Amino acid sequence: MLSKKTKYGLKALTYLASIDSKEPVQIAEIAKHENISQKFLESILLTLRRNGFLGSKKGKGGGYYLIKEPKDILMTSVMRVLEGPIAMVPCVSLNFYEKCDDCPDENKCSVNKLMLQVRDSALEVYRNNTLADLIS
Amino acid sequence: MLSKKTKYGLKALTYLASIDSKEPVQIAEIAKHENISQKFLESILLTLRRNGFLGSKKGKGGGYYLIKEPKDILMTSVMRVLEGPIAMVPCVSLNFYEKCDDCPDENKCSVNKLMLQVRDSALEVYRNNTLADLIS
DNA sequence: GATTATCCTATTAAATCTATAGGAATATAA
DNA sequence: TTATATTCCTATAGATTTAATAGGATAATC
Repeated sequence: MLSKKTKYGLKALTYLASIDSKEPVQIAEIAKHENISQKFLESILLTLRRNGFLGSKKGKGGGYYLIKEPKDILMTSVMRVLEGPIAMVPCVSLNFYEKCDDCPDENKCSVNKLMLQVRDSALEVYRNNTLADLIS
Repeated sequence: MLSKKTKYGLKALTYLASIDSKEPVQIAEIAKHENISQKFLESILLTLRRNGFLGSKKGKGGGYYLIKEPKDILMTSVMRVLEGPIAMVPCVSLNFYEKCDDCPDENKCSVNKLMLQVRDSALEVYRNNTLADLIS
């Protein structure tokens, strides 16, 4: 299940990309347009800023804006920041690898075998989609 | 993140398939071999039985056994029973579709657009894997 | 200096997942 | 027919994660 954090974060990014303005957009405006709790969205935009996706400006006329071009924002990086590892189990994760303590041999593990394929197929999708591709 | 329920369920199914015996296998044996809490596994095997994957026998010499051939057990159905919908959002789910109440138009929704691709790619993996394929 | 907006941490509330408890039902075998 | 072994079943406790809120600090504008 996709978390609301990720869902809202994606929607906010998409909104900013679709507006295509150099002026900062206020949290309130995004929240209203996308039907998101403003306070919740605030914390999401904060992590997007801290991770290099957004810039911000305080005070009157302030708000958030995209730092990069939508076509340069890959879904792999967005998903990793918002949702966490793309792999469904740590033992097949590229960026967050961890050994299962209950599993004696990964190479013989059916879960590992299956989830490796699922990870690769998801990665392919995320690598083939930039923020620009999601705007219709 | 894959739930432990799914992980353990998959491991149990794999174990039964690899043993390839007509005799029922006891919960305790599976739990021990796969390092799973026996009581937790018990409830998982129960749902696998109720969903037509396993048969069972009570009393001495009892236990669980596969009802179908491993090559006839598709991961799509296993995943749906253990993990739930394959789609990450209900609005792209084939078997558990639900409209998002916050989204005015699915066709213009970036989340929908992305998750549709993710669902399809995951489905392809699950459709291409039977229980037999996961045994090495 | 007043106002507007982001910044930041902490906390609560809700939901979900993991695991356990404890006995009922049933099959086998002595 | 009694003892034993095993699954069956429901309820619930405990742990973790997610979602949302609160409330003030900081900074920019007018």
